[in-house]
Amino acid sequence: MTGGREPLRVAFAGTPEFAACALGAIVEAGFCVPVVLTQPDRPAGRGMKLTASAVKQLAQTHNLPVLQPVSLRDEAQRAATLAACGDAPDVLVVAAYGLLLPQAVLDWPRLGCINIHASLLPRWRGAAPIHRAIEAGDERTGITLMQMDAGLDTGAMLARESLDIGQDDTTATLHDRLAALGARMIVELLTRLAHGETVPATPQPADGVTYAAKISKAEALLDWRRPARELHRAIRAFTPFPAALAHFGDTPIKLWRAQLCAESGAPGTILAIRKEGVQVACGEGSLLIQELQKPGSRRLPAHEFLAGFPLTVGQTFLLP
RNA sequence: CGCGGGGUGGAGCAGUCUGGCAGCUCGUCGGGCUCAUAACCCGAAGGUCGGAGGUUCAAAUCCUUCCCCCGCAA
Repeated sequence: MTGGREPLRVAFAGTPEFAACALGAIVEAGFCVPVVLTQPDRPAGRGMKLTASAVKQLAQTHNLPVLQPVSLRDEAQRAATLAACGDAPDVLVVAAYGLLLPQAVLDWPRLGCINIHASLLPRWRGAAPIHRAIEAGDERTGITLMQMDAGLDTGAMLARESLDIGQDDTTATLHDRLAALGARMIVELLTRLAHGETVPATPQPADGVTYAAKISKAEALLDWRRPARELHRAIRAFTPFPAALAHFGDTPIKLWRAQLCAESGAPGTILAIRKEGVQVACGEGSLLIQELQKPGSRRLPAHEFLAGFPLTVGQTFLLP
């Protein structure tokens, strides 16, 4: 960006908040963003109104051109999309875009495509790396920047930084920290590229590969026969989506926050009611449920929840 | 017009269908008791029942309309 050199042209592809965070940092850092790709508007929210993605909304506030192809595998759409972009950018940054990029797109920018992935690759390739890291009880996770290739999150690594996963981290809190980390890292990498630096790419290790499958709603239903520590991780992994679920009689109840306790009993049984929460027996140990939500209502601290939904010691949550 | 729940003292809720003294759990304040795991007992304060209009002897409740909130769904 000095000496008459053109500023680095950084195209961007991404959809949710995680990606918008990175785009925001890239724009903030002063890079030229000739085009932003994001998923088409989808019905969302109350009333199922068509809603623009977080990335699109941010792009619009910065008056960046936005393209929303339904697919890039489709020859005609791909051609049309690339044509609409004009000159090829120097690099395409991809973050949680949600569309597979065919080789023609990977080869399109001079410096190829760089992906921001929320795990320490090759662990947790795929769709839900943050959820899966918490659910599995990982003590660390992080961000990997990689040079994209045709595989699913198999590209050579350009940068990698890790974060500790705290005992109280949820997918929500970890997501925010990872998004911030990814934003910082991509700006650092782009800055080096802008200075003409060649950044070495390290192939991913062959060992330690795992895949982070999408979270299904069925997984959210807790089985009280499992050890408390596993359920505790599940509750944190499923916050804020889709939220851990338990049934009390006919009533589905979402569990938002819990603490591990030592006492045990018949799985699903309420062992104690305390000011801080409802203690429920699990396979091993028990959980003190601190925040709950019944249908049609909001999530409430245990003592407020109990004022309108009395529970007593000895009652049980259903086993699936 | 995607489906659904809701607005009642500071918090969470019941009451609305079938109109008839505004109630429950909690919190707060005062007093008592006591070392029992949501401590307990007694007492008190605190509400134009989201707004407007209508029906009625009488409306939280029925009718009309407006405002606001939330869940599902992604």
